[in-house]
Amino acid sequence: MATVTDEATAVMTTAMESAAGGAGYVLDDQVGFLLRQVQQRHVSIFARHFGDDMTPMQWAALAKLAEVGECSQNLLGRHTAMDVATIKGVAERLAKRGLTATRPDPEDRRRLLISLSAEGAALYAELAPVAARVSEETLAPLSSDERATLARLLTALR
Amino acid sequence: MATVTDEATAVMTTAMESAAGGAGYVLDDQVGFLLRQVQQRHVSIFARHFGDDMTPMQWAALAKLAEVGECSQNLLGRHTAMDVATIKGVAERLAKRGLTATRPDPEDRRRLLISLSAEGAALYAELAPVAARVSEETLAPLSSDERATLARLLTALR
DNA sequence: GCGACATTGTTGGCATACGAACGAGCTGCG
DNA sequence: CGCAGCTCGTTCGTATGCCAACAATGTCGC
Repeated sequence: MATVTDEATAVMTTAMESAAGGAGYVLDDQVGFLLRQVQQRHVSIFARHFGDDMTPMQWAALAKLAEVGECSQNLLGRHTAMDVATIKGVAERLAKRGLTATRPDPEDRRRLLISLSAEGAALYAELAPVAARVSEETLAPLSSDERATLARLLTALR
Repeated sequence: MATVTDEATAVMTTAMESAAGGAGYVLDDQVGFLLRQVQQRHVSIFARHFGDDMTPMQWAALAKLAEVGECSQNLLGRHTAMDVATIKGVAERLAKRGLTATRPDPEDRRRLLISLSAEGAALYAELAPVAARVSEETLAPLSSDERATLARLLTALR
């Protein structure tokens, strides 16, 4: 990097940048841009291991259902950090494939209860190790310490 | 947290988990899930500062054009980590708003050259400080050291 | 110079994502 | 009890995000 008081070109560049209001704004250094790229790589690793029949969103819903058991569509959405409109589509596609069963909540007629079917539970058991490998491969470039640090920092930004 | 050799319950849980093949798979601890949540928070901060008229993707394209000057649609896509199909839609919407100008490349008739219009350049200059604030607010929970560490780790996973 | 191969842009299709608006049901407070 | 206000699910519209297939164009090797 050039010091501010370097030579003509450097000074001019600096002047132009502050005049443009852009100062040091470089897209590639922004957190949002980095996050998106890491996310892209992760999704691509996921797709390679899971194939086209299971998306990250569908897997998240399946895994959360296995974790918490039967729950309302809305709550499942909150558990998996999905919008109400998004969880609806995901739940629909899982149900269409027979991986989940739905029934109205007898206690609250607004609610739609969702649970894993036998096929869904079996598929979860089968794919959980694959999911673990996806996380592992995503984090492969990092040491054990670095992985822990990353988890801590990301959790703080959640 | 309980040690592996704790008491009956802990041992049983461990046994059940490995029997189910799920071992310690907890959705909330997976990198992919954390990344998605951080990304969500970032996009939400972005939207609050930029309003509905500018999306993160459109901003990325605008900022990259300001950085590198006129370039082909394809190259712009690579610069901004967007699929060919995605950059097409983004470029289309920017052009419709008069923020960019397009012309065929006289050297290569396959290429479509894209550049910032005067309005686009003005808007970039106006919004660059806002974008900086978005990054700042996203990283607000972290110290200066932590931010640098995060950038390093994310770059390694890119 | 010509044919195999690569690059660029376009299109169609599917799956997120999310805001907004809506109808139906629940709950608490006066 | 009654109703204001909340929650739950649905739908619509827009914007990603990516794959696969395709046509037009370039390039490189022989």
